Amino acid sequence: MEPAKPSQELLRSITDEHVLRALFRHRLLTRAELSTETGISKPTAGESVRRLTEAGLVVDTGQRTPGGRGRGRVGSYYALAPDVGTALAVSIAPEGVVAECVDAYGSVLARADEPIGRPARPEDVSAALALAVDTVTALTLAVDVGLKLEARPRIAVVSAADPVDRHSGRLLQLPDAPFLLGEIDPVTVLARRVDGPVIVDNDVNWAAEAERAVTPLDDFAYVYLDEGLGCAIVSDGEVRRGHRGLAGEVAHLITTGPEGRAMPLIEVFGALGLRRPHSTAIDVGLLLERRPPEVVTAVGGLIAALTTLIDPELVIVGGRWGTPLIDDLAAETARLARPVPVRAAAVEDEPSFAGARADALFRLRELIVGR
Amino acid sequence: MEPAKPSQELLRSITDEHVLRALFRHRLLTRAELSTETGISKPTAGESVRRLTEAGLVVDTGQRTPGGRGRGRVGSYYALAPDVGTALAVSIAPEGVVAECVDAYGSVLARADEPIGRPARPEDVSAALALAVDTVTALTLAVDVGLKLEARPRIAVVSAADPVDRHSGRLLQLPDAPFLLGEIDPVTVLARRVDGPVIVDNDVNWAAEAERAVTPLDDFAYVYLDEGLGCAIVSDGEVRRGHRGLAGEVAHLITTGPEGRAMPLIEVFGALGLRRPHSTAIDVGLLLERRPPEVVTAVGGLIAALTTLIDPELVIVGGRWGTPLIDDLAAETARLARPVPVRAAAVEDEPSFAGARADALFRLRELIVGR
DNA sequence: CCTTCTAGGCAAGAGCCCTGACTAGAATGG
DNA sequence: CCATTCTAGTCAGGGCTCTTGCCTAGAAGG
Repeated sequence: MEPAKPSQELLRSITDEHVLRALFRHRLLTRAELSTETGISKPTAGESVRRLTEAGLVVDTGQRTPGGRGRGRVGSYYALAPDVGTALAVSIAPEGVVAECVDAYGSVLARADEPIGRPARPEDVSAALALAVDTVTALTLAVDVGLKLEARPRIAVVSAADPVDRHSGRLLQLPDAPFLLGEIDPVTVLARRVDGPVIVDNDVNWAAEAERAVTPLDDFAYVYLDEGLGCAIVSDGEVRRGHRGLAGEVAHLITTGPEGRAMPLIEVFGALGLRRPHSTAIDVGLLLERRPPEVVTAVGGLIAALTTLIDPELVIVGGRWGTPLIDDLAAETARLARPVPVRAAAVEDEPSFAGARADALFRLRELIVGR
Repeated sequence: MEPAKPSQELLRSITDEHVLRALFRHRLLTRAELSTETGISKPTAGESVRRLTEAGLVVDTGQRTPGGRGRGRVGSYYALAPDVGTALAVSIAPEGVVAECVDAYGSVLARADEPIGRPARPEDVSAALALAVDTVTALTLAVDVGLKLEARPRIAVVSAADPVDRHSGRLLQLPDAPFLLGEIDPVTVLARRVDGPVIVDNDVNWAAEAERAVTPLDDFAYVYLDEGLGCAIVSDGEVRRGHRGLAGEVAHLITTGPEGRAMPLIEVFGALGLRRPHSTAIDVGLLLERRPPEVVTAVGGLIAALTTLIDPELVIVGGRWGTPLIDDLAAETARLARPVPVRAAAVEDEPSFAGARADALFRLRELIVGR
């Protein structure tokens, strides 16, 4: 809205940004290729490379254009300097912690999987988190023995399978809702291990982010039905998290329960005996065995509420029991006063981790271009 | 995200935009004042004025700095050219149509009120709309007898007291929901009367827009309780309208009805005999007379759904029966599993019209600066 | 060995913005 | 009444950035 001050320096920074983004995409480019790729003239692109090299963001790799590719003069390939840094993507789930380190090109440099025993105690989760991150950081250093000045990632993006407070990054227990990991605080665990911001959000929000990358829709909802209940809202092309980051924490939504009684969604599972003993989690195995129609009706109430309140173009369903019940849910929503298309999630492979990884990459690049 | 191509022309356009925006704010400025106001150097500001005058966007008003204000040389006051155009703001409600014409400074040039008889038939509404717009356009011409080349406004923003399809701008009847104006099509009525885009949206969304201008919150919900039921959602600082523009059309939301039965919100009013005979509207007078606790419970269910799905920092309540019941609603929401503050609307004077007018002004300015 | 072709550099030129000095012109004040 | 003071606006100079067009270096092809 408010445009920046007009100045020559603004032009220069835009040029440099174009050059850096072209290198994000193509990894290795000559000055001539940079010029055609960005649409900037050759002398200007060359000058930008000189500036960026001086600033330490870009290096001459020493590689030359291979003879095979034409007759002309050989060109020098430039690339991002190794010390532009890396980003960390982390997933924390009851099964375990996964951490990956990605570079500014989007390549995964290293990965660490750290299982957690059942039941997951909060201190076990925090320990696994610390261990996974330390492991992946060490592996990254081993992969790249170059003169990396700073071993720590410049940013971390964390996906957690529980409600997350948007401002503190802490995991929150909501009354009576499933709470799988406990009151852990990823920001504190990672502060010493990351040289920059630590972003934490709910796994369902990240899964929706991953879905958004492959779905051209601006407005959809992502309903996640697993041990926990969750939902993410994409509106006007962005995941909307709400004030505290608790948008889509739907355990308490009033819906139609057994015998037409109004009750919170989570209590439907209690009334049907589908919650795991001594736990707030839903018993997925039992639910899939019985497939009670009351559950479909109750989720239909959730989808109806989504339709009336946020008007999605599509409802995407994921999770270990959501996907198998997709046809029942589609039939149920077709009967609603305002029907809405329902479809299974397109991203099946670690969806929330994929979303967190994509965001980590995006944020790392923003840091590098200096926004 | 994607920055523009770096070019000298970009700088120039940014300079011109700064100059125009300074004139939006201050109406009458000398070149020297423009320089200090925008932070741009005197020669550059002067050059921009020269360009904009040439382009016909800015004129030398002929007025000179008054002698009283200092000793120095007199300066020339510049202003926007009269033919930068005007914007139209329109409100369509069962009581009648209101239209105002505003200029780029935000001054109201003319206003027309056109009542509609009860019950409002769609053709009466369309006729009143046309008449109000024609009246306000004629009045605008009468106010400013200068050489205005184009009498028609460059943009119209319409508030309608019914659900609006986001893409077509048509009013939509949702099953069983209150429908006050009928299937009218403001875009078609205004197309010949406006020399540019016609934006139509629900009145509650515009009221939320007005509230957003005076409330510093990024995430809130606006619940409107009147003859119709509506709600608007502000998330990350913007009103979110959903795919078809039907976000917040809550008549069918499942809530707790009489005797704890799950039922759509609108049916609660039917069950309690609070709907007007031969109409889909709620009988506000009767409701305020009886103040049944079941209504408070039912709206509590709506607020609970808002809290779980979009996590607002605050719920703002407006409308002819929402405001009087604010204390009951606050007490009800305090008992929820996730309590949320509730407050009456701050903008009381024609809130939806104020929001539409502000948006009309904003869009007119964007047209002028050429975005 | 000459031709062909491409990466990169150089030179010239145009445009935009800035600083600092200058001019025009009105009010102030002795 | 005239010198002083003060301000709006312009001018000159300079620094940058971007672009086009031309030139050079250097490798492959024939």
